[in-house]
Amino acid sequence: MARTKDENTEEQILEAAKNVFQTKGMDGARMQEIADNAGINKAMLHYYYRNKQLLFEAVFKSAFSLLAPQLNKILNDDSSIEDKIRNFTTNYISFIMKHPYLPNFIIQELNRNPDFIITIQKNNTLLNIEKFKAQVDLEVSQGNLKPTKGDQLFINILSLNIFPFVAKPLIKAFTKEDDKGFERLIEQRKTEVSEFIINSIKQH
Amino acid sequence: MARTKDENTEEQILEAAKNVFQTKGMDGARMQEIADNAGINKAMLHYYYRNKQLLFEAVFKSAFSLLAPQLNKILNDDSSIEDKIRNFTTNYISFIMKHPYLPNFIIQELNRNPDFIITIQKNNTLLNIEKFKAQVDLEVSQGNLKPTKGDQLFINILSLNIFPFVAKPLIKAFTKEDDKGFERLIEQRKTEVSEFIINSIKQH
DNA sequence: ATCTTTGTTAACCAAATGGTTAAACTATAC
DNA sequence: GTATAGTTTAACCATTTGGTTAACAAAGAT
Repeated sequence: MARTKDENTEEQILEAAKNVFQTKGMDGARMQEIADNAGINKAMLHYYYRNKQLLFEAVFKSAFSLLAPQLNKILNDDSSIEDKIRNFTTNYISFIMKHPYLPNFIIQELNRNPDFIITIQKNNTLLNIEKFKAQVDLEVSQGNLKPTKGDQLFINILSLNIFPFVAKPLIKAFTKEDDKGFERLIEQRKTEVSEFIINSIKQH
Repeated sequence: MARTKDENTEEQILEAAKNVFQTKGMDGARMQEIADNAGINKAMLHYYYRNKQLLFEAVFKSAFSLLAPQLNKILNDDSSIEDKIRNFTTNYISFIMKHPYLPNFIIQELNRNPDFIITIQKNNTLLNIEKFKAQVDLEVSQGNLKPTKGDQLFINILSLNIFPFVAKPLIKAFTKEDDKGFERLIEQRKTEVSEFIINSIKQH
């Protein structure tokens, strides 16, 4: 085997592909740019991943499997709904601040090819909302929460946490903030969002 | 002048371009497909719009100027914050149900080229949030609302209203709904979202 | 009638792009 | 050392794609 300096061309390719695909999308990405970015010959991309589609799928799956555990945190642990919302909000926002292209990439490509998520869902059941819904129903019946549907509550949680990252250019425009100011807004949301949600659903 | 049957080739092109660009994005769209879609020769696209970039910008601006008035509704009328939220939520959701590709298209392309919104903002000041913020401050000081920042509240309103459309494939997956079920969920949100927001911020 | 302007088309072109190939190189097995 | 199997590269290829051109058609203007 010929393994010169870096020991793992395959991972270098995946890393470069991740950068290019996540910023430019499937259609905007160029195989040559990925090769340059990885510092290797373009033919290597095909040697390791056959073609653009398969390389893209490798990147997409790796991105999705990085995000899914974060979502499952809120769905499947045993703390109260209230604690879950607090934990999820701070953790998720911190997580995305480290991977800023992730939400937009996934959403964009899921819209481009909606069948993709069907395959993923079939293989691993990456998102199971049943337990969360049951817990909401229980806490509603116990009088801890106002009448609330689990589906809609989860949509609200996702919306409030994810959307600001996806709509960053729009938000920067109307708040007239620069990148630093935007980050400050997001930082505030780590606590504000959970209070906003809890205020709304808590029975008092 | 040569005007045969339809009287307005230019608008046919724009309509076809809208369909193709909004579903496939700038990079995924093909000039030939737009031409076919409009039922005309590809050269006509260049005759009327010079090149792909300019045709795209025409579509983008027309899409944005369709959306902006909807946003300004909430920002600049004289009703109470509470009424504004209710009106905005029902109106906005109804509006997007008629233009389902709009939010995703705008967000996707704004992320691809963030400078775009700077140009738009400079030309027309499409989004002015100042009045809304002042009104929030006032109602907070009057004791109608809990301590709330206008910026963050507006981000929350946008998030809860727009995100579900943008993340449709994801939401369909974890709620296990088909298109019909998804529409039912959205329909519920016309009232649920505003109650959710108002519950959270109203002083009581 | 014919000249001019505007609109429309088919054919064409150069560049970009995903993908292939055949040869060369490297490390290990024998 | 030499065979062998995996790795890497430069050059190449076919197709796609945005864009151009030159000829043609239709409708006023004169």
